Amino acid sequence: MANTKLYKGSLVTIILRLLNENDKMYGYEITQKVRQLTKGELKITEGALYPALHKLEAEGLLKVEVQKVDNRLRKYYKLTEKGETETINKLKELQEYIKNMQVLINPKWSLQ
Amino acid sequence: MANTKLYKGSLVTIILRLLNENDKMYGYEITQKVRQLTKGELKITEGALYPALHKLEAEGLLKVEVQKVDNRLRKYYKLTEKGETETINKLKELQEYIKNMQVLINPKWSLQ
DNA sequence: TTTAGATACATAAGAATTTTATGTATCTTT
DNA sequence: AAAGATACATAAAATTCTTATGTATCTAAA
Repeated sequence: MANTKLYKGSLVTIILRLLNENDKMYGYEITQKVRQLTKGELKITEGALYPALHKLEAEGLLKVEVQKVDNRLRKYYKLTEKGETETINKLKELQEYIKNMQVLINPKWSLQ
Repeated sequence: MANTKLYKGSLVTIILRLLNENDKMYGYEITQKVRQLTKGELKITEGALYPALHKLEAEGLLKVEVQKVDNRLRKYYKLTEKGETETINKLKELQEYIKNMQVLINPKWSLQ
C-alpha cells in the first residue's frame, strides 16, 4: 500500500490533524482519506497505521468507540483533550520543520 | 547535538542539496552550516551524519578528497554525476512531500 | 600551563518508525 | 464462485536516527 515513502514522525501528525478536522474516523477511513487528499501520491500502510493508533490511544491522545456497521467492526477514534493539545504542538513542529527545510534547500534565499 | 528531531529521509536530502550548492564540504562544516542556516533550530548529530556520508559514498553519489589542514584531517565530499541526478530527484520528492503534507494539514483548502 | 572548548573524524548500542508480509473475516460485484 | 473492497490485526525486517563514547589536534582562557 506504499508509494512515496513517509518521512519519520509525520504519520502521527497526519492522524492527529485528520481527527482534529473530522471529529471521529476509523482506521480504514484514514487510509482512504489520505489517498484521496493526495490524489494517490501518499499511501498509509496498515502496518504503520494500526500500531500508531494503538500507541496514541495508550498515550491517552485518542479514545476509541467500537461500532458494528453491516456486520463488520469499526473502531472510531476521537481526540482526547490531551490529543487536541498535542495536535497543536505537532502542527507547529511540522510547520517549523518545513520552514527549516526550505531554508536548507534554498540557502541563497536565506542570505537575502 | 540534537534539538528538533529530524524527519526520516530528510538528512540525505539536506546533505545532497548543500553539496549541490557549495561544491565541496566536509562533515563538520555541514553540521555548522545547518546550525547557522536554521539559526540553531536544527542540529545534525555526528552519529547520523558520518554514517550517512559513508553510505552515500558507497552508493557512488559522493566522492571524497582528504586534506590536512592545521595538522588535522578533513574529508571533503563532492557530488558525483550520479549524485547530481539524485539530488534533483530528492529535491523533487521533498517538494512533493511538503505539498502533500500541506494538503493533509489543511484539508479544507484542498476542497476549494 | 593546564584545562576547557572548538574542530574533526569515527563507531556501536539502542530506540523509534516504517515497510513488507501475512492473517482473519465480511460484504459486494463480476 | 471468485475477486476485490472493506476492516481489523500482528510480526519480522529494514531504515534511520539519537545517545553515548572514543581518538586526536588546535586555541583560548584561567
